[in-house]
Amino acid sequence: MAEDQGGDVNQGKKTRRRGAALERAILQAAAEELAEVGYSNLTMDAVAARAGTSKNVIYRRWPNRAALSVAAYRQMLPTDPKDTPNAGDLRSDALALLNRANDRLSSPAGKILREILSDIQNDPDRVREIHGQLVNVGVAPWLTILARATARGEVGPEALTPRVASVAVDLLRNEYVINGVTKVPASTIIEIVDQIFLPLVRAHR
Amino acid sequence: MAEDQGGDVNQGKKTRRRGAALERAILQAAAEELAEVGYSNLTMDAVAARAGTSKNVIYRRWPNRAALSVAAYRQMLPTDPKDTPNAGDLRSDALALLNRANDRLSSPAGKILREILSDIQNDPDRVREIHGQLVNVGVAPWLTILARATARGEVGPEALTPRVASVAVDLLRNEYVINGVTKVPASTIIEIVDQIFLPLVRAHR
DNA sequence: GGCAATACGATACTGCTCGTATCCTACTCG
DNA sequence: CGAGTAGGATACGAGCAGTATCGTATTGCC
Repeated sequence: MAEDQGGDVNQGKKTRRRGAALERAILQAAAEELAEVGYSNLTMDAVAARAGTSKNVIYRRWPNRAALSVAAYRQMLPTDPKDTPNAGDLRSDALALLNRANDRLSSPAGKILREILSDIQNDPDRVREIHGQLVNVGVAPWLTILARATARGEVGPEALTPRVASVAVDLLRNEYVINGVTKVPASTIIEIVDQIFLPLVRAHR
Repeated sequence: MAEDQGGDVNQGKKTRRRGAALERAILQAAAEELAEVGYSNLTMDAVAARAGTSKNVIYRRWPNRAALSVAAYRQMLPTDPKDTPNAGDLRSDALALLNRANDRLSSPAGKILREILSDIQNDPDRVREIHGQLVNVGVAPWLTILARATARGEVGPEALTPRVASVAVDLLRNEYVINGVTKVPASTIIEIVDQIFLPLVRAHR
């Protein structure tokens, strides 16, 4: 068994890594640093040291700290699909989805994402990179539960737009932007669903 | 030949400022720096130089760059009340308010605000300081136009909650968080009003 | 199998900026 | 009018991004 996983530190360093293997080792190291100290405290020196390489090699692959962090963050995502809730009524499904989003956003990974997002506002390339990858994915399950609700006659088909579908998550995200780091309380989740989401989709009928 | 050794052309400070006057001068200098180079490029050295003082004096009043910037930002706000639009129908008023918010958010001041907000997420004191001052103020006019619409019978009184009132601005703010710096296009404004805000408030009836 | 090109890794260095320390001096207040 | 306080100039330590150099392991080509 060769230690082709860049995982643990190769104390002996028999061989000098290159190409893809090295790249994986760097991303792994960067992801670990992100998890341990967060984006704002992540330093290129630390990543290089942890990966057992030098900053030079990193800068040959990513133009700056932000780009490396974005790439590393994408590595550390769960990627398990997590089936869409289907309780039989729209309110339960919406609450489940929104609570799930809240868990994601308040998790360490969520904190990291928000740190990165805020630091790259003036780097359109990076923003687009994260946008398509991370933000949009959340809309699909909402469209699914709305489609089921439509089939049940709970709401009209006019509610099946991305804007309507994403409204709850958008408002939740806004809570984090406005209030800072703390986790959004359950009461706010319920408020968003009962005062905004449900009245809105039922209006489209 | 420079006669500026020691004493220059005698616009030299006759008197050494102190207390409130000095504080105002520093905030003024900081506000100018914010306007010229933005928050992320604002340096304490530059502020001190522009104010004709030294960093020492600044740090005696504010604990760090973020706190100074927040204080300076509050100085540079317009504070002109800007009367609430009253066109006679809710849609026009909502569009007017939302366009106004869009102008504010896309202005240099808006960019600065977003830069600051993103940099102080781990500084709860600072977040609260900005929150109460800047974020909440936007809700009042929305409650006003909703109240007028209620009086006209356009919507029911259940729509008169802060959450409903702020939903359009919240969604707009979210656009900036997600999409980065560019100004949100008019089509998005209309979408928010016609797909979200109006159906929502009419549902409360 | 040998050799040149290339990528790695170590180290050092520049440049920038925050925040602090020192020391002198102008001004205020008793 | 003298002591204490606050302002101002300057220097400094520390941390970190990003760049430059240089020797060397590795690889791919012949």
